[in-house]
Amino acid sequence: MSDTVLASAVSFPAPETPSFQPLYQQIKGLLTQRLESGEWRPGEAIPSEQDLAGQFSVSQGTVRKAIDELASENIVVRRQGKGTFVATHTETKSSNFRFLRLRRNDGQYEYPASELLDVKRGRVNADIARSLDIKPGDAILILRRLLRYSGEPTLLDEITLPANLFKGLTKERFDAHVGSMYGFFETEFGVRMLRAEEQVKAVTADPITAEALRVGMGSPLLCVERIAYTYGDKPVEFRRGLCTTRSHHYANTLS
Amino acid sequence: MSDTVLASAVSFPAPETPSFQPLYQQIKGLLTQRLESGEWRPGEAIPSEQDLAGQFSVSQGTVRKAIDELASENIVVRRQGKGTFVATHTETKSSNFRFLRLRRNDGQYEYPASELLDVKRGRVNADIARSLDIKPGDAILILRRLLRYSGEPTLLDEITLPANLFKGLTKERFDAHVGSMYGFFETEFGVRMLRAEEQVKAVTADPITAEALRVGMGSPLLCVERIAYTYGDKPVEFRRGLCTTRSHHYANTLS
DNA sequence: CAGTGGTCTAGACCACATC
DNA sequence: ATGTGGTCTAGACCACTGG
Repeated sequence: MSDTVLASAVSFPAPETPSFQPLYQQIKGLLTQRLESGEWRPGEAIPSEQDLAGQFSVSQGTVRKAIDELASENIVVRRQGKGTFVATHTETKSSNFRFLRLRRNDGQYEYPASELLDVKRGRVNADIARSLDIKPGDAILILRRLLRYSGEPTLLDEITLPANLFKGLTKERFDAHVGSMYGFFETEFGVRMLRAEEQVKAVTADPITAEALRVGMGSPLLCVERIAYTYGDKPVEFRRGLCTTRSHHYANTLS
Repeated sequence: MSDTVLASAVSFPAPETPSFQPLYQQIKGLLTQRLESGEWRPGEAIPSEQDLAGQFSVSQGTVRKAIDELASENIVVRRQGKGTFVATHTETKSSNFRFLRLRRNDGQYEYPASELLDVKRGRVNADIARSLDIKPGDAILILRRLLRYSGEPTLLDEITLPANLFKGLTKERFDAHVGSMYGFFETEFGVRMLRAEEQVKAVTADPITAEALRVGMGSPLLCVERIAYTYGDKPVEFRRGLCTTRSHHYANTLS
């Protein structure tokens, strides 16, 4: 097969290379660029391994190893016999619990009902600006949202988004969507959440939160702060949630 | 190379196999058995990929894929140019933080000082028996331990162990060891912790805990319950920790 | 049936560690 | 120089999906 334009971007490992980077890592980088550019939309199939091997003028095994890593990072999903697909938050699979660590105390999974309380526009303060890697005073959106499990208000969170990435987000538009919030961000604004860091603390309920969650004032709550990242480890969401552990807990696996 | 006894345990994929299991999975199973049996001790090297390929009469690539999975599960560690080694909790690497999710609020890692308060013998209650998959009333050991960060008492936990796996564990012997607790379990009792599940809740400090952690009575604390597993997903530790989030937090990555 | 990902092989060569 | 894990290739064949 003849060389393609894209193949020229690949350099074979040269001994004189100061810091060696394997071919499959370079392929992975090129694929990531094309994914990020939106060349293939979430849910769509990317070209077959054979096809990509031809495009990049490498063997199938090398493309395979590149895709393996993308799959292990949940950026892409492999389906035997069908193809490799751009991962999406829209699938109503249990994989939705990847970003929702709340479980019932009996260990069962349970879908909460989500109620968006309000959407406000504002300017970001210094702390959150640092978390989002933007300038203090930049325009932001603040969503407040309540999660109920079996009708019981359980989690109250405040979600801060950089306004420039979510132009046109309104309460009406949010309420019109179905499925997860990250699915909404993905299909409506092209922002894909790939990874997040959370910090969990114990706090006491302030009066307003106590009322919203129907707990006594001063009750202990989990305070979960999250920074979510998209391609290139760019932070695009800051979130602070306050959560009763009356009948649920924060679950985590150490491995 | 001639066939070995072990090679006979490997069956090539047969079409009539009801549920297909790839060769490398079978190899992985055999390696896991040999690891579990103690054929190679923690920290030791296992045979080279070429060697194992010969033993099992398969190609190096197939052994490689088996070892890849063991490495991704932290059961084994690869070191280019040196070999593949049985993973250990004894290494004073930062990888010790794999099972310790407490971070300073500024994000920095910090080694706490650990003080074992006491070791008691007792009988297990129904709840913890279920967690440890043993019978209620079975003999157990209970360790109580305090972690201090920069001198500040921060985490108080109570660790329940099945007595039959930790024969001869005493406070004196524990105090004599250096390094992490899981390293101690591994080298002294041959119990390797491979994986753990944690449940985090918010609670209020009882009087005794409040005094130990130097917080006001009724202060909010994190309650972290852990079940740790060894080979074959066998639970071998139950732990309940109470933790101030005065200057630290529970850190987690969602990916 | 054809097309896709998944497995397996055999062999070459590279990067790294040690002697 | 030797031995280890790491990369890459080319090709064969298997398992799964869908027309």
